Amino acid sequence: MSRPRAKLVTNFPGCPVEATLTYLDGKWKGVILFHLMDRTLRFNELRRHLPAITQRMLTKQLRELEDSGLISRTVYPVVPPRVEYALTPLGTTLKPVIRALAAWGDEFVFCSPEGRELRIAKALNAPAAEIQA
Amino acid sequence: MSRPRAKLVTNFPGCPVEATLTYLDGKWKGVILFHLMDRTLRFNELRRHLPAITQRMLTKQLRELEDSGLISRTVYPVVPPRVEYALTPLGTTLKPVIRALAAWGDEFVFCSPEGRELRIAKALNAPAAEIQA
DNA sequence: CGGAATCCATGGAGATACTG
DNA sequence: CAGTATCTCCATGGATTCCG
Repeated sequence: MSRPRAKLVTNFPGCPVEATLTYLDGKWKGVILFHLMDRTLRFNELRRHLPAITQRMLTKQLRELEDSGLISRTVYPVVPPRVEYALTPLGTTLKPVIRALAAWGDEFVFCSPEGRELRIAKALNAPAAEIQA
Repeated sequence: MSRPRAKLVTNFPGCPVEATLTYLDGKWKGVILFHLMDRTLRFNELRRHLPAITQRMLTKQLRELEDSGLISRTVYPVVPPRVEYALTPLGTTLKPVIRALAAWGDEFVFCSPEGRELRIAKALNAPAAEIQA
């Protein structure tokens, strides 16, 4: 009797871009996968990487990623409990995608120092000609 | 008196992956950008590419992409109206990201023929060893 | 043709409390 | 430590109508 498997539904059958984004749905999953690219992480380690997420949401996102087959969940029968999350082989195939996302954010987006507002990097508000090249 | 500019807010300051995903927020924007990669498209041309989207949502997503500086909106003062959407120079910098998303979806996801349910391609449900390589 | 305006239902997500 | 279980609320997005 396992948990019912979540169904992922697309609005645009046949669109590979949307298919991928459906698996990264929400804004949390991408970040979770990003941190799992480096190494296996425990539940509370992930929480520390995602300061704003609630326990409930983290659990939910992890379950969905697990259902999708992108991450694995390993429970060690010890006290206190120890649960580790890691990329599955399928999950590792996403690395180039995650890296592409990270690279673009790194290059073009910055965050107002004190706040959380995102802005396009100054360099790209320059006249089009400079960028077109 | 221009429309107020939408503020993009992040939950994880300093995370480039989430920054990028914030700009692709929702599942529609990625698809819109994907289609604009090839060529400029008019409003109703985009609708035809996105059969499931409502007029209201398409307008909203296009406005947000415009606010982000990723696409441009050109109104031709003719009757009947003609409005064209295209990638800006900044938008074109997203092409590698969109291509990475499309490539992964192409390789690993398929859609049940009649429905809209997404599944991982059979090949990847195979034993890990086969994929790890 | 390409929207804007309005109304409304749904569920995504926060806060809080409890547990093996 | 790593989760459930409720309750609640508000934003997201659908349907419909009207407009330059």
